[in-house]
Amino acid sequence: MSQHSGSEVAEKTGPKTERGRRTLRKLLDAAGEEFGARGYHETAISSITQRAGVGLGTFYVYFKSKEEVFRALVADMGARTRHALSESVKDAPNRLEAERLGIRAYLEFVRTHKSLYRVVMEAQFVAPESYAEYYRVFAEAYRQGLAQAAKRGEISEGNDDVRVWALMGASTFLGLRYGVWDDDADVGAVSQAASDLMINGLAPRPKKNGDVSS
Amino acid sequence: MSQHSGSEVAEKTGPKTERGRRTLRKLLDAAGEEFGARGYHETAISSITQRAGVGLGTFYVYFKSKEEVFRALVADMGARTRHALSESVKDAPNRLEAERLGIRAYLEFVRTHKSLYRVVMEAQFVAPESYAEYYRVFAEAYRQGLAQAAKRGEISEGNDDVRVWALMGASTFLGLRYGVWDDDADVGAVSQAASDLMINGLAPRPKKNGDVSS
DNA sequence: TTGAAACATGAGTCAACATTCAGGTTCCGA
DNA sequence: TCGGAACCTGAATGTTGACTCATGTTTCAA
Repeated sequence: MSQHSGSEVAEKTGPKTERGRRTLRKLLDAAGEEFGARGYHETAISSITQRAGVGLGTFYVYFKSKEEVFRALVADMGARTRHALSESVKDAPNRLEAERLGIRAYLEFVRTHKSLYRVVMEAQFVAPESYAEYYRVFAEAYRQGLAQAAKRGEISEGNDDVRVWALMGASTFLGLRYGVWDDDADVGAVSQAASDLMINGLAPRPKKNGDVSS
Repeated sequence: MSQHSGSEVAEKTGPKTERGRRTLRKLLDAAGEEFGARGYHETAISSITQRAGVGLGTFYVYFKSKEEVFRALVADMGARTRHALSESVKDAPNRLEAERLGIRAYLEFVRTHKSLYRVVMEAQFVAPESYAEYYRVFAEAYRQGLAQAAKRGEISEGNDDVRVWALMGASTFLGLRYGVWDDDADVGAVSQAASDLMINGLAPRPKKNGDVSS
């Protein structure tokens, strides 16, 4: 856990000393790995503290409950994902290219953060508000990106809300299929094929001279 | 639960008498609703038997464990979804139209089966093999559909595996967003917008006379 | 009519944690 | 060098709930 959002941690303010910050980070990291590997309900607090190398009681110095760490983890994952994506897209020449880059970066990100990715998905059942928030924030930014691109004529007009959710769903499933389940597949090829679908759709390509039947 | 797949039920064969079949069905229905409303871990066997109107011990006459009902439910949901979709698509004139109809039918199906839909999603964590199987079967049929359509020239060529997962992801998320979370939205409009994206992509539409920049 | 297979029951068992707490230890400014 | 703030600890507590089992009740073929 490189960045902790503070707001989700213990009572009010975070740890006061360096030692405290180190312990918090150890707990957060350990929790991420345990939850990611075994799932929320299969994970015991004691296994988290053991992995972190601290006493059981220490956990409750930093978190009010098991659910609280979980929520903190989801929030952290959201921040990290958004950061990785905006970095990868920041110098795309246009929106279509941005989609391509975004997909690819997303798949790579999932592969290198499998544990936290799983945490986010499980949040749907463990902490539904965290899950909804994760996608709400995401969708909001995405929608604005599409709207602006449409204004610039880089993409067609359309129902951006629907588009955003469809695109997020596509990426999420591809992340699950090619990032989590099968990480041998060629990310480049997958993201190429995926962005091609998102950009051009399934419809047959018209011939060079615009000659389509009818 | 209208069709139970048998294979997931208790030891070997299902109930022998009419009374037994009725009880099994009551348990399955109750389990679906409880799991759907409260989630797997929050649901107690006793709440299932209570809702079904049978004694606690009766549950174990029909299922070896809590997980077993859950798996049976996922399998049942898979069969029902496939059935609903193939029905809705069976007389589509072409593949693109089939996509449109499929999306719409899927959204409607989700709305009328929210509980079981939630069960399927939670299966990812409770019974991962069931979840994988659910989508594996789905993907297989879908992929063949696309491949044949491509051969017929109704859609463009492409990486069908990637396409299938992207399309399933899109539908799933739209189902969550407009089927489970917000069931006031106009299904027609949503499925129209979604299928437009899947068919034509985001790319700007070329002008009538094929005049595109460059 | 009857007996055995099928079905039903719910009190009791038991293991698994989440969380608490009372009592340390370490750090640091004054 | 002292006092208190910050931090650490793990045994004990209490709850929860899946699953068992010994004992009925119902069904139905012979």
